[in-house]
Amino acid sequence: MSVNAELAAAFGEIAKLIEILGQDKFRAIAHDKASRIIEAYPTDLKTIVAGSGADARKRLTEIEGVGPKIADKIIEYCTKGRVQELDELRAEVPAGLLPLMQIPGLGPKTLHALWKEGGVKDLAGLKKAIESGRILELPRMGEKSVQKLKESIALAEQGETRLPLGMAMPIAEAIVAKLRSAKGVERIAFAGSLRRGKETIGDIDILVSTSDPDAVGAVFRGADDVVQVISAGETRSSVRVRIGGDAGRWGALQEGQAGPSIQVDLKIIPEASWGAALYYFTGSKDHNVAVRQRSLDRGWTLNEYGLFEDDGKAEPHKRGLKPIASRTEDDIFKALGLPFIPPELRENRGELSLKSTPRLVEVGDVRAELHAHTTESDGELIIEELAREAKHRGFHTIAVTDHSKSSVIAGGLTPERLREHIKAVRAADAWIEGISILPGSEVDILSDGSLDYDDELLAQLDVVVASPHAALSQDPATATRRLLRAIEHPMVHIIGHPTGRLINRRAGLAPDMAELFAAAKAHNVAMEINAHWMRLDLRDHHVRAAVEAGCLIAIDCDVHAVDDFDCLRYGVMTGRRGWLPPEQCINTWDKKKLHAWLRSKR
DNA sequence: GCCGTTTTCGGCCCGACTGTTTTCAGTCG
Repeated sequence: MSVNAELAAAFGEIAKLIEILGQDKFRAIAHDKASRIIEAYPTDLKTIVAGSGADARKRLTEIEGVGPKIADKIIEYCTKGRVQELDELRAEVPAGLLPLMQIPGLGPKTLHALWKEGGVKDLAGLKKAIESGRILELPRMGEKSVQKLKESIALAEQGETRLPLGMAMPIAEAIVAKLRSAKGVERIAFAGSLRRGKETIGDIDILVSTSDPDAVGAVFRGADDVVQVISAGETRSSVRVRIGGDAGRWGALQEGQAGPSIQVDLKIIPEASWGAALYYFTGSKDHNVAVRQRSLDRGWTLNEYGLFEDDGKAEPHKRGLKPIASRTEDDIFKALGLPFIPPELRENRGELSLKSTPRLVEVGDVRAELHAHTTESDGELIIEELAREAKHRGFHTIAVTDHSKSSVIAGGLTPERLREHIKAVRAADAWIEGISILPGSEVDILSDGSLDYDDELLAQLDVVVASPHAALSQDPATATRRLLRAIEHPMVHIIGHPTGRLINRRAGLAPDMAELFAAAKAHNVAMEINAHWMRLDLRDHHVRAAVEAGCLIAIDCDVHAVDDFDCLRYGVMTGRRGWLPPEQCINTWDKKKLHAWLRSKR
């Protein structure tokens, strides 16, 4: 884990412990906010602390959400490897209490009461209190609450994690398609983190405007794959929907992973408030808080029904007030003096300072796939099928990059087999028209940073994607040296899935990204966003740092089967979340420019 | 604990739903 991730975890835990203890909730919010900002902060905080000496505190407080106290704790962690305050809080709160925060419906207030008044210290204690009925003696705890709590515990015990984007998206699209045909439905869309393209999704938000709320609610709650109705109100319903366990070539989901169901929320929206609701429910939370503050500064208040004059009283929409803007997101942005901000940017990471809508990479910009496998290693398609599919998708170039010899399990090619394969690819390129088929390889970056083929063989390949596949638990310093060596290799075009992480499965390497991006720029190497939804590697905040460092980005689907081409949109969303403009993404270049760039390495 | 073109103190987004209550606290997003 990187220092930033460790610090983010520490501040997140401090926030939770403060909440459980019932101390100042704004202090908890401040730590929670700092946690989220540090998690996504592009520069290694340890570098800042080590590099700025006595100025460290000043440098750190320049980070939004980091004040003097948090800065001191960052310095303490970077120099001493611990945060004393966290140790003290841990000593106060029983260790088994913290995980109970994950149980839906169990918040800090209830947990505090369970602990202090009910003597509950962990999950076993909680179950005992429920069985004995003692729990009913606590304030605001009745039969129904206990029943819900029992169901929530059962869910939590299945090991709930956030669902990968590529699993949530098809579920959301299926629900949208189903509800679209319900009686009275006028508009329907999904919002939330799914619309923002986050790599994992906590729950799916569906928005509907309709002349018949009861009908759409009934269809929604009555669907075959609904396993639980959590709530059913006039304007909101929540259910849990069963999910499939197919995780592509990484096999079925393991027991206790990703859980068997995901929460889906349906919101019924008045047609006149469509834009305000879509904006509100798209989030993120941090973006919404910031934009609301901006509204208040201008004497307005923003809620899911629209932008209103702020008369100091709550719920303006219920008092017949006419909104300043509400019909479209555009109307609201205009009223607030903002350009349209693409959903992927709405994370309160500088997007509110934009003067115009940035041109970010789009799926339609991508004209080349530079990372694809055939049956020669672990792919399902032969060269011709791969080429025809790429052509069908409107690409001008497809690179055939089968695995190298060390990836034994993936059927990696020996030098002899690779030489034959190159001939086969060149032959296919000669007779298949309308697309360039380039011989390449996804070459293993071995644990010491050397490549899996010698230079003489690499020189015969038009495209070299160098990727780490093994030794993915190296320490950050070793991983940095390893990847730097590959970047510096004169034959390498692209660093494939640079960290090797698998979402919800494997953390992967934690190299110093800033160092890698600087080297990639200097050596004219593109860093890959591997678009497969189990990878999305580089991840969004890496891309942001890479874009700012001025280094080239490749978005590749790492194609093993026809359907993998469909992952492109997830890679593009990740690129957009990293503020990636099309010209910095080599897959958007026209054939002449791309091929000239590839040849410049030969 | 953070933050500041009306503030260095006094704020900190806003509403729906539920279950427990006789008016609202807790949780969630």
